[in-house]
Amino acid sequence: MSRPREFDDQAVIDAAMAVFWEKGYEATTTQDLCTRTGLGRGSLYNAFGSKHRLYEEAVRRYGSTLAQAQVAMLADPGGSVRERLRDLLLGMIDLDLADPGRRGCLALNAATEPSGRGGMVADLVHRQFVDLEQALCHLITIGRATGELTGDRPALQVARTFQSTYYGLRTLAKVTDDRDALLDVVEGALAAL
Amino acid sequence: MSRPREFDDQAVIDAAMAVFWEKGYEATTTQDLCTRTGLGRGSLYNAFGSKHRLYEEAVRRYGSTLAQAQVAMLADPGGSVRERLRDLLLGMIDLDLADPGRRGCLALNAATEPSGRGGMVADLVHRQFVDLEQALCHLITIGRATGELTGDRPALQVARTFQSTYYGLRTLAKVTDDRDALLDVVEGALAAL
DNA sequence: ATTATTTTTTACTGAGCAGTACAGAAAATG
DNA sequence: CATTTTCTGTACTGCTCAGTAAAAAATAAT
Repeated sequence: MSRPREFDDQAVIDAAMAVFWEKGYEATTTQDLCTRTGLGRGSLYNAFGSKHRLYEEAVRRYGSTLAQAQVAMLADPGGSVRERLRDLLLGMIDLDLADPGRRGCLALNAATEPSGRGGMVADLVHRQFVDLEQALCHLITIGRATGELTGDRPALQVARTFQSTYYGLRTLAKVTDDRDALLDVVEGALAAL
Repeated sequence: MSRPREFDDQAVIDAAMAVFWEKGYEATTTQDLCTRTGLGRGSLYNAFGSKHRLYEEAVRRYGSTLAQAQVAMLADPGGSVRERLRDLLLGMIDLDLADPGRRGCLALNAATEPSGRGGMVADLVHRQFVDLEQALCHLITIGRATGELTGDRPALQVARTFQSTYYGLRTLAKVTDDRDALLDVVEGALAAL
């Protein structure tokens, strides 16, 4: 007895995610969201309730698509552990430097913006951080099992350090064009394994 | 032939810096700035021209006070190089976890917020990043000269990696309370020297 | 077809925004 | 003490904001 939606919720969230990624939460207006999703104000509010709830959905979706793809790429046994980690970092440098908007990583942006401090957004971001940490830790454990990696420090500690370096790399890429400086970080991160 | 200001520019910028640090650029209103600086709108605009120009001043001031103090602390020959670097990281963990507002580092916030992508703010932040990089590089060079550090990788590369890890650490501290996880990053960063 | 239910569209709301205009107050110069 | 110049406070501008109200349209079940 109900009328079906004319739009695909997921596609709308994707569009909203793109806007929040470009402009951040505060600078994004509900008009931006209507324009980019193609929905009227009524439909948007009927479906998602508020700008902030839609933001939460966007952050969640980022985690279940792009962030998850990254984790999956790490898990894919396509090469040596070192190669996989290097590819991760080099790929992000290419992506970040090629993006004129310097959007960076939405999860990092969300963690840093005041709107993401505390509350649901912080939880969602934290979960994505833990996911990456675990994927890295697992990968390092694999590398040690095969004998490729030889360090004797706790694998989790190494993973966390690598993760931290990676996040710093993406932050640096926001304000510099110096590819060599970023490549130094890659070399350093790999040397620490 | 002119009437002198009733306020101290520097104190006003300090107050503005505090607001921007808490709320970020977008979420800060001109009313917030008037309230916290104690100035009327007229005085504020007469002295600084616009919200964004005042933001630039705030970021600049952050660099010349807090960030500079950090660099100075690194340069102060108060202990071994490792100790100084460890103190830097541990001090930041304490600071970040003790702050209920989780403001983190204003320069990192400014680099991440869309308002800081490109333009004067990005330049100011970039300069602060380079200052820290140089200070770290110098410190590592010192450590090697005294024989305390033994690595053979380029000092600048090691410095950049450490810096990146440090920035990642501060980002992680925005969304986690897990001190042990952050301490793992410290250990990993020091082990990479 | 009629009815019930939901979505969509449109227009609207009150509040808050960044920035401005201007009158009056306060100092420095002569 | 008068003049000039700058600063300060207040009131105001036009605009945009997030969110809402309600009518119109579309579907599904009866």
